[in-house]
Amino acid sequence: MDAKDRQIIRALQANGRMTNQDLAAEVNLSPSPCLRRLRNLEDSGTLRGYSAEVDAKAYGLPITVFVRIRLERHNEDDVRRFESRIHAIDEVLECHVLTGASDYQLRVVVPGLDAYEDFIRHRIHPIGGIASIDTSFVYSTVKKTNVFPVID
Amino acid sequence: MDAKDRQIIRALQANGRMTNQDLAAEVNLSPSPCLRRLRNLEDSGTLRGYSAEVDAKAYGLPITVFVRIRLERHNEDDVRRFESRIHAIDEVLECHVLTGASDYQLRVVVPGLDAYEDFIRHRIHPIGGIASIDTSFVYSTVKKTNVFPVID
DNA sequence: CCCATATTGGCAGATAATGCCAAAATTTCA
DNA sequence: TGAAATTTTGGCATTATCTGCCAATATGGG
Repeated sequence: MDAKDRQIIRALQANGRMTNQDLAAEVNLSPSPCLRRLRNLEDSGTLRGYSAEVDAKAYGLPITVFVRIRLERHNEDDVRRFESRIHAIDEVLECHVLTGASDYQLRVVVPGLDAYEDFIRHRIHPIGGIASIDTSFVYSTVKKTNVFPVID
Repeated sequence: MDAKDRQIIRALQANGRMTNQDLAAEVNLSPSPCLRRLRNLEDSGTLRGYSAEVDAKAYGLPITVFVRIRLERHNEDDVRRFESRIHAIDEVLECHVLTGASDYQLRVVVPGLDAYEDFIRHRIHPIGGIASIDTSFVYSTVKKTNVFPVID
């Protein structure tokens, strides 16, 4: 992982579908070594994959919610149970374990407020062992980038 | 936006760099109409772009933080000032306006705890007009997907 | 049931990816 | 410092993919 690899990474974070030729031009390499570096980053797991960025509203999911959840008990069984149940819920796009007052933060997308109520009542509460749920709806997004800052 | 378009979107959320031929095969179309639908989704802004998913730790940014910030005043000038300053900070990958106790939630990546202290002291505090800052470090990530749930 | 419109599939020329080999650059060790 | 060993690079030829055009098929309205 040198500066050139990080340059390749940032270029692909900005445009994940750019051709290898364009990528090579952007990082001042010829296509062959550029492609070899790219494959190395993929094979090593540094580059986990590629994804389309989609307008959730246009797709039909206008509501994004950050949900913070604290569990009543933190024994291994309850934690594993909660996490495996979370995994199975399609509306949950992200779930992180956090420091601070809450245990988990989820990012959830739903078609409407009624669907969010359904989600909490029929997907989250039935898991059991939940001490508290704190809901924050996203009004708007001020900034969203996938490109990491330059380091070194 | 029909079921086929949503199928295309989900396929590209799962693998943003798949070839048009593979995409066409996955959604049961031949390459030409598939490409035409794809371009329409891009041109309409539904497909905003494509991005590489990167292991932040392998890149050199092992610390991810969610920061919740409340402003002292909410007049137009202070809000615009805050948001434009946030835009210019490379470590801030996301900034959302939220309902609930806080005004903003940021996702920030840094190389270490010292860099986070620097970020708060030299990037956030100097903006001024900040009532409170609540920091939650990400211990681990239980789930992370880009693929939207199937709807309709 | 038929017509107008939208969508699809196949084909051909242009563009891009990929594996191989020699040349250049970098590192290692005396 | 200098020379060998290793790594990385660039160019080329083959293979695969993209993309624009046209006829054929499917869809929806009267």
